[in-house]
Amino acid sequence: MEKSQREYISISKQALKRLPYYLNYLKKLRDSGANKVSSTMIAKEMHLSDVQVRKDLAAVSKTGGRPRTGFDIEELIMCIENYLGYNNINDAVLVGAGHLGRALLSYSGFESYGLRIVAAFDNNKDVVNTNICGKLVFPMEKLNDICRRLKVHIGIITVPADAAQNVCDQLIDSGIIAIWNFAPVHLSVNEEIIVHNENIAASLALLSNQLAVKLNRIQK
Amino acid sequence: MEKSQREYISISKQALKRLPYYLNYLKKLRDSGANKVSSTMIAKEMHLSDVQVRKDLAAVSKTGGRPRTGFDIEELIMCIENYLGYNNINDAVLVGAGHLGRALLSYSGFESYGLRIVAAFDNNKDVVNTNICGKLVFPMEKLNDICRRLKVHIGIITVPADAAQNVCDQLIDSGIIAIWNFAPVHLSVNEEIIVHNENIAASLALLSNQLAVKLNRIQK
DNA sequence: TAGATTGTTAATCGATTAACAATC
DNA sequence: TAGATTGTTAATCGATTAACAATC
Repeated sequence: MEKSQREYISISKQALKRLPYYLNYLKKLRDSGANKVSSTMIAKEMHLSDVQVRKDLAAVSKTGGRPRTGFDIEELIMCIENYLGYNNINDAVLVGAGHLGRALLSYSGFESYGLRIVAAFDNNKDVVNTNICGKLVFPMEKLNDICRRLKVHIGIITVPADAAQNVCDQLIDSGIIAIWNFAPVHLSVNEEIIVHNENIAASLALLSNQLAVKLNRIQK
Repeated sequence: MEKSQREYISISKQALKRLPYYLNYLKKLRDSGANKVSSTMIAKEMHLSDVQVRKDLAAVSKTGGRPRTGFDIEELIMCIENYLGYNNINDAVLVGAGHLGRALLSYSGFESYGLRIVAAFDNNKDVVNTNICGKLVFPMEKLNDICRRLKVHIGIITVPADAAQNVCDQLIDSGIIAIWNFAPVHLSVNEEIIVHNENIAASLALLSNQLAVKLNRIQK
């Protein structure tokens, strides 16, 4: 296959999730002065198999690696950032300025991941019109108007579970096509809408289950 | 297989992640007055296949379902909560009282998921000895002493990426055996330590990749 | 050259789905 | 009884790993 066609290699969801970890490690290597890296080296650092790393990198690297020398760190960083869309920033709105919402609003790291939260919304009058880290909180009534005017595509939901579906519907009405849902509910949406669930309860489920298994084993 | 041996059916990680969503839906049904639910019904609500739901439920339900009538909602809720360990609360400490750390400290929902954050730690003098939602922030020097005295098993890491490995090592030194890591780095740990990564960058990677694919398709 | 490393094809593993018998 | 629903076994699908040729 032509090098220039590399970009069409499909990548698994699992692999996509590994990319930010690779990126982090590669940047650390670069900052320590290194130029080249092998898939074996990355694999060892992250406790993965070298073949897996090579396959993942094959999907994102334009130039590929070279036998004996490995991959160019700088090139890999650029390719991964590019692949993940960190270079072209997407605008997003956030609905629900509670604790979690505020944490996300005040998190300054998103821009480097290609996400800029341009406005927040809430229906609590005590929060509306306040300013959280430079981002204004608007009343829900303005959602549609602002989303359409700013051509925002991503909506972040940080409202309680029972309000999430309603907020979701409003976001879609306002032209949002990708939703990052932090409420612990399944959202019913039309097929063409992208929903990504960030469920702390689900993660915790895994952790506490593993812990329970471990503690049980120890007792036996 | 004997009903009483049901509890030994193994469950996939994926299934474990679905359980909290089932739970949420089941509680909603219960609150609306329902008694019984079929796997088809749950599947339709959550856009899954009915067989998958049945298989997941088979792993957690003690009594199982009954043909024609389905599953008892109350029993399922109890079994899932039990399976996920929501009933016996685990104590945890949190290290890193920045924005994200504060959000987690002030999140009141954890107790119902079986997690109680008993103390927070930070090395920033401006935060040390302050009180966040009833939880005291201690200096890092006290980590070992407090973890050992309270017999805490879970550590939550919400420090910047470059400090995470160091904090992780300190936690393990203090007797922690399960780590919930919110820093976007791979942590190197001994085999017997459980690490669960919560990487916002990784999630965002998936979302923005899907969005990019979608926007590209639309343009074509 | 020798050997470390890449990239690819085939084999394996795990999770989901299809098919169907059992049951109320 | 008829048919909706469960639970299980076999088939499929997707992701990881093993094996190995190609290359610098």
